[in-house]
Amino acid sequence: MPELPEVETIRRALAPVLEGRRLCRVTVRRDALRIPFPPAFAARLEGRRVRAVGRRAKYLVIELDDGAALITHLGMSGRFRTFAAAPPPPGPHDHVDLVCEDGSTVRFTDARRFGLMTIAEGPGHPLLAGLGPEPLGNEFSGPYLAARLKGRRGPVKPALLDQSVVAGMGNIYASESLFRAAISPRRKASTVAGGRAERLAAAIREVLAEAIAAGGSSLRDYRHPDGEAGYFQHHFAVYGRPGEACPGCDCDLAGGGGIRHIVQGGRATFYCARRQR
DNA sequence: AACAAGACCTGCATGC
DNA sequence: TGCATGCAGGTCTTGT
Repeated sequence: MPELPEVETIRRALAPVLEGRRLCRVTVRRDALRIPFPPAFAARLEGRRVRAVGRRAKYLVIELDDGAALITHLGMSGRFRTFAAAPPPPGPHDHVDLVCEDGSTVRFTDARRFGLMTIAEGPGHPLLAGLGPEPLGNEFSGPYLAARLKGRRGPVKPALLDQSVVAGMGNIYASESLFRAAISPRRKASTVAGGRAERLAAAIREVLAEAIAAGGSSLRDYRHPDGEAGYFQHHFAVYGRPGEACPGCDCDLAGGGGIRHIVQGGRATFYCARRQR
């Protein structure tokens, strides 16, 4: 489900609920999600105060007052919801409740269980170790991107999904960013250099920033923790729009153009073959 | 090193 | 209606 903009939106919603609050009760209803919960997971958290709610790539990093951190990933279908008072009875996919001292609850739900929750005892954790720079941070640039794509023999779009190249990039925003940069997803990654790499880096920044401003994209599961939907899906240029006219050049399928759907690395890619080269 | 394919799970849409 | 199939916002492991 969630790519960087969705996770960032969730982070912003959870911060005011959790920051400065003490976790007085943690309920875990599963042995494992994608990975097992660490031993004494709930006891390790109970009594701790939340210092800050951060994000790294698609991970939420909930920093605790003793220097440890609760690390969570939403996988494909993970969701957080907040309740000001007692939450409703848990459903089959409601795996974790974090209850704060003021009675508010943060509930983690994940039907597919591709998400995870674990604890980092200090700064640095293996899950976060291999991540590339944040695309909205200062390290990310055209030259950086060109350097990382150099030596890649495959197409550029699957390369963008490599979290060591662009931390937080996901399947939707990879297609959308390439459309904005007018670069074909099939172009060999190593040929994205110079001005092309500059264009792509700028497009990635723009698309992600706009998606965050829109509160992310709500397709299936994704909702803000308060239940509201994001609305960036209405601004998709190509994702999920096969057969439609390309919004960039207004070409259509009858004229040999329009938005195409292909599969790369087992994942759907959408693009306009006329505009994107 | 880089890449493809399979694995992990459930829910939903589609087609027969 | 029931059932099979395929697909979904992600990542990790295995094998080439």
